[in-house]
Amino acid sequence: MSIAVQIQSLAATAIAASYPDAPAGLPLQISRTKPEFEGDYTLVLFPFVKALKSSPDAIGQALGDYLVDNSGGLIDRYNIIKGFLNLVVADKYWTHFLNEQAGNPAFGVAPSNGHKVMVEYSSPNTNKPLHLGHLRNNFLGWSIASILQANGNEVVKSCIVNDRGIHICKSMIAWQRFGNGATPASTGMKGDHFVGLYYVKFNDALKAEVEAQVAAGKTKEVAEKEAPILQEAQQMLVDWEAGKPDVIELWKAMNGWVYEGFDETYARIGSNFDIVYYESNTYLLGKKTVQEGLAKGVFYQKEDGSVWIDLTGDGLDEKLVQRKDGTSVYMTQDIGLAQEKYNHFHIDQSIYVVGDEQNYHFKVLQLIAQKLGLPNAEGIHHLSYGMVELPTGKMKSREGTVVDADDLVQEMVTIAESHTKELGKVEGFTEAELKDLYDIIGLGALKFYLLRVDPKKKMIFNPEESIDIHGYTGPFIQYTHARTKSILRKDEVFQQYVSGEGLYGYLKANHHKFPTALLPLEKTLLVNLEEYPSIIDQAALEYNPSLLANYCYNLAKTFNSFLTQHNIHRAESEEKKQLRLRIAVMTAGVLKAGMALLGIRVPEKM
RNA sequence: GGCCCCGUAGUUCAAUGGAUAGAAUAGAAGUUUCCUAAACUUUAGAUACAGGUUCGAUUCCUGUCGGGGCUACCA
Repeated sequence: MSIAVQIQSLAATAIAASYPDAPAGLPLQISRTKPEFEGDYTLVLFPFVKALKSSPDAIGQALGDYLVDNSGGLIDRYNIIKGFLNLVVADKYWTHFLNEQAGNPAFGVAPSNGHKVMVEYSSPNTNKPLHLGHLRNNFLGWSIASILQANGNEVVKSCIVNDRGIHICKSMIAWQRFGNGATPASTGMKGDHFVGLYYVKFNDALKAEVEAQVAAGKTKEVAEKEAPILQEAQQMLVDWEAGKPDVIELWKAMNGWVYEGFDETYARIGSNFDIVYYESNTYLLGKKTVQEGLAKGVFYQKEDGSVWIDLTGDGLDEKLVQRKDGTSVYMTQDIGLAQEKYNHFHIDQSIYVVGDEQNYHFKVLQLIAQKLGLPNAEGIHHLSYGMVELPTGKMKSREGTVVDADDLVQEMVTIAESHTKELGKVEGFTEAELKDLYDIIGLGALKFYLLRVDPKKKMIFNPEESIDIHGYTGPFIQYTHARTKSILRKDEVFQQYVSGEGLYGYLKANHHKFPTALLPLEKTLLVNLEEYPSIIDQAALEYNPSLLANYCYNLAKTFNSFLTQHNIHRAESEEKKQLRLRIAVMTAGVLKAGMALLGIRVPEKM
């Protein structure tokens, strides 16, 4: 149990003991004490004033005295300033914590809670390569899955590939018209980029046709609907759903190219899935469910044959679930997928990592699931994240401002390489180790930059800032870790365990007594380290990796300050040396584990 | 038009209704005979506006102004 939780329950006991008439359920606000005051944790007294009919000072005095006398030595002393009760936790609590947890590779990992959660993320279309927005999605999804797992959930990572639909038909039509039999192999292009090229060609051709028809006297609206190339694509979608062999064959070939490209990108950025769903499979279950819903009266059919749901009673609109030509839409397949996920895994919760422009879609999806009585309707949760914008505004494919994922990753790694070479600290690295280090730093910088912001909020991607290695960045934390490890390698005992193997056992068997009072920065580091499990807990509760990013940064920053003020190997006493070595072990361990939950590796040297 | 979200230092981000609104970066000034200076220290700088609720409001409510999203037989 964390010290914060212990203090909370002690405070409740203190109130009950000191004020027998106190009403139940008073809010107990326990927070870290601000650095300018003496104390570790603070209880806010204002909420008690009315209920206890006493002054903040008097209440604080009563509670403080009680806690010092009845906490089994946990609370050493207290002070009251302007309605805040600042509690000083006894040093022995922190040193005991250090003795128990230093080197524990599982520190912060919660035991199983029996919950099964699916996290769906990435969810690409197969008509174009991944871009910056997909990177935020992938990093978020992967990180949330890891955090939920660390917090005791059984997690299934899933991906829905939108491999069918009008968009892929557009690329197919364009390839038929303009491709002349070209393939990724014949052109030397990565498959997803190759197919994306034809999607662009389609839109160019469509635009040209619309302009021609407008010049011929049609209105823009009519011209857009009647453009031959668009009608060809629509017909192809109908043919696809009818299973026309040559269409299916082309579709398989082009998707195959895209998957080869995606696999390469996923391997590069460290994304992976336990199960991949394909819309081409799930849409059938969706269509079947639409028919069932029609029979149940949840949906209704218009004269033209299209199928709808009326959500005006829920404050929303009417929503199409199947086109008049019988083909399915995005919603159709999502209805099927929701069931399929449940049938496969019997999950308690189903999280969708999808951009906030689809808030409406998921509101509708959940309502439909509820009205259909689907088993997992209440477990559906849309993890809605904000768009990534550039300093110049939104990314627009028409204006060519879309930042390609592969290009960006490569650029980050290249910059990591040149920085590293400039600093010249990598003597003795092999070629392979160097290459790995550039990946660790380049990807670490990118992931940290995209994960350090609250997912709910839209964010600006500034290319110049993203490659920064100073301040609130991934490389700063990686550097702190490497530096810490370097110190540990220089101790004759600790260097035996520098790989982590056996260290925990050694430290548990060699508890130290630390009779001398802790210095302020020693204490601050221990308080920070002790907080780590509760940060994971909170990040899981809020589905928010940025809390961990922030935490790791603060820990690294505090440790760096500590290192400039206090020497470890030349500490003032053997006791202090041992204390600090253990703090260093824990700091390195928590930084490594915390960053791992963000999908970021930390190097041993850099 | 309807529904939803957002306005915090020059810039990018923090702040369960709580103490003097924190960081980073850009700016200014410093720190290397000493465990990695990819570091550290000092300095200056912000809650869009107007009301309201509260012991206390960046946070909750109302209005104004500004920005964004959704409102497709696209996904």
